[in-house]
Amino acid sequence: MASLDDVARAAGVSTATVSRALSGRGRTSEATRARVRAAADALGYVASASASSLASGRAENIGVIVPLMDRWFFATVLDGIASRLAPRGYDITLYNVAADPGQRQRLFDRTLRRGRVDGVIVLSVALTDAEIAALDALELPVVGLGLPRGELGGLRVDDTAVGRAATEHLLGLGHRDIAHIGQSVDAGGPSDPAYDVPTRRRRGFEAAMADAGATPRFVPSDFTVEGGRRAAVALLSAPTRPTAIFAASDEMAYGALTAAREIGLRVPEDLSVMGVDGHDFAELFGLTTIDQFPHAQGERAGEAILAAVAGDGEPVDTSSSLPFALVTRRTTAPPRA
Amino acid sequence: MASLDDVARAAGVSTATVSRALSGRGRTSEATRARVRAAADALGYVASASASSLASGRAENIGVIVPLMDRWFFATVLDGIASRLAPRGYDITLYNVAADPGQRQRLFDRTLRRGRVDGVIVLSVALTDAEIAALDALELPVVGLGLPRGELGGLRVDDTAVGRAATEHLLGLGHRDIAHIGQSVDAGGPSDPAYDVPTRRRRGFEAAMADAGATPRFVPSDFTVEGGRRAAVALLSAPTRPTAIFAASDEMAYGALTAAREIGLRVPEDLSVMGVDGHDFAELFGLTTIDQFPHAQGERAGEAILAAVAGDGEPVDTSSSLPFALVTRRTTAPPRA
DNA sequence: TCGGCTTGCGTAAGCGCTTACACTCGTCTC
DNA sequence: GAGACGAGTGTAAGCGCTTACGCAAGCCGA
Repeated sequence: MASLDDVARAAGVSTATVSRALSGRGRTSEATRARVRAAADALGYVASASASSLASGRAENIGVIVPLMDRWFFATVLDGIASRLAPRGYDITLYNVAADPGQRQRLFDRTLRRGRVDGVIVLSVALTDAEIAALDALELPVVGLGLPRGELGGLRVDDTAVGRAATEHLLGLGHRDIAHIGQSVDAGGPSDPAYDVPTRRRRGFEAAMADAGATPRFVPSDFTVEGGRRAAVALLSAPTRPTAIFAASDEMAYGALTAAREIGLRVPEDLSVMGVDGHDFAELFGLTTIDQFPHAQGERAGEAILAAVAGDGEPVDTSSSLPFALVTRRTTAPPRA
Repeated sequence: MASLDDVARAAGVSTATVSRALSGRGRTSEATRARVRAAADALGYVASASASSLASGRAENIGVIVPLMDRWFFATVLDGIASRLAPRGYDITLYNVAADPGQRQRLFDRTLRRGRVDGVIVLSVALTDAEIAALDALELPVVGLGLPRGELGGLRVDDTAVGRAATEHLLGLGHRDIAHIGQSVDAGGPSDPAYDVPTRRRRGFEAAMADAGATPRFVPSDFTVEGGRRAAVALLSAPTRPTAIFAASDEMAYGALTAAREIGLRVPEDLSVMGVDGHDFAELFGLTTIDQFPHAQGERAGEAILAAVAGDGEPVDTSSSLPFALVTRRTTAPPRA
């Protein structure tokens, strides 16, 4: 492995000049820069990350804290983040918030403090007070995305508006008896209802229903296909069943579609179903949904953390909400007369 | 941030002893170790990753090269890897093989050579000769998983056996006219048919059909739901349609199920469908599949790279194949008489 | 013509660890 | 009782970069 000294010798300059020429920090003449680059290329020189990081304090690496790595939504967001970070030379190291509390504590108390990252992106994790304090103590830029508490700020969709938009779509079709499948408040973790995504979707639903003078129905469920199926089965087996179901995620909506098929209801003739997310399969299943552009969310988060890391200490702009859009497909229609 | 010196001073020993006491390398008396630990805890000391890595040459970090981060299969494997690495204190940095050739080259020529990782796991990427050479030149342990070429070795399922098992399940039910939806050989990238996963599945299919004296049908498609749907539509619209479809992935099988529904065929009465993977939704849809336990694959890959990194240069055992299992559900049944 | 600026580069002091080597003691062994 | 040995610790030399500071040279305006 060629070192800085090798390059310096080959180019006939000092190591300081090589460092400056290659990194672009400080001044070097055009001619020197070219000579150094040529020498570096000839030797196949690549700077050691640890040496560079030790000397400069910059790691060129962003930590991403995710719950549940194997969920489509997070994987997609991650892809969006990577698409912004990689071209800028930043690596991504992935921290999975483990179920095991010991490992979880270790992440915040040790791993993150090793100085390996220049900034942290936190995805949808319900952090405890202690964890938020630990993150603060890092004195690193932090960008949250869809966090269920307000402390860290961060990017977010106007989830209440999402819930309202979905509900108004169904109301606009003429539905009055609409059920919402979502996550119950305080379901695990120290969430704040004012920020928690499922709670806000539900609030939007309830507000829209109230405005329309309709009575909201709600069934709690976890954010999985199977959870959505079970919740929908419960709803659809009841004596009076709703004419429409608004599920808080596309995956839950798939479960509802499955439940409808099992019970023998036709969608959308007998039942309208819609979800939220913009999941890969939604188009195929013809699912009406609120797309929240998770890939773009990841891109935004990536840009935000880069700005914060490069930045002059200016906090990340978290004021404007992330976009969403109603995508009308085949699973929603007016109720039967 | 407390440094080694601070701890040494607090514990009344030299920095060397602190380093030894905390890392467990070299000898220290029980009493000293306790004293050092106490001092370190009191100061909230955590060793700097870059300093430690620079001095020792160990990064405690594994690079994972993935194509298509947002595919369920890879996300699940990644989760499996993380579940093994995190408890051992290893971080994971994620390298997405970008579509852009410039960035792709940069990954192998620069990023990976910065000395940030102790080992590399490569997931299902069709590497070029140059990339394989670059990986070799790193002189780091490499563990492949499902690689479409033989050069790097690595873990793999006996995909031919998978194809055979799936086909024999359908043959055993009495099907003779079975179509396979898979990826055509050489579909993008320098793959070797002898190692390429889709090709091997197809070979297993053809071999089983030949053994049964049946005529195989094959339709190429990419590994997506939509691709599977299109391929199935083509098959099912033909004058004589197969009685069973064996799709090379669960996602393609979902597409086939959708196609059947669109065309008005009942599954499994009019058409049997099966896939491969063990996808999250398979159980819900009642899809018969060959589960290949992707999470466990990730765990194996994680263990293998840890062994290789810790190891005495012994190559990773790649001889035994990874397990798979037929999971019979509701989408396969005997053909109608 | 001269002081002051800018530009380009070298010198050298770290950054915060790890570890080879040396040293001091007890403990054994014969 | 002397020599050998191992256990526990300290000393100090790096690991391979970055960058503050200093210096020389060229340039400018007054």
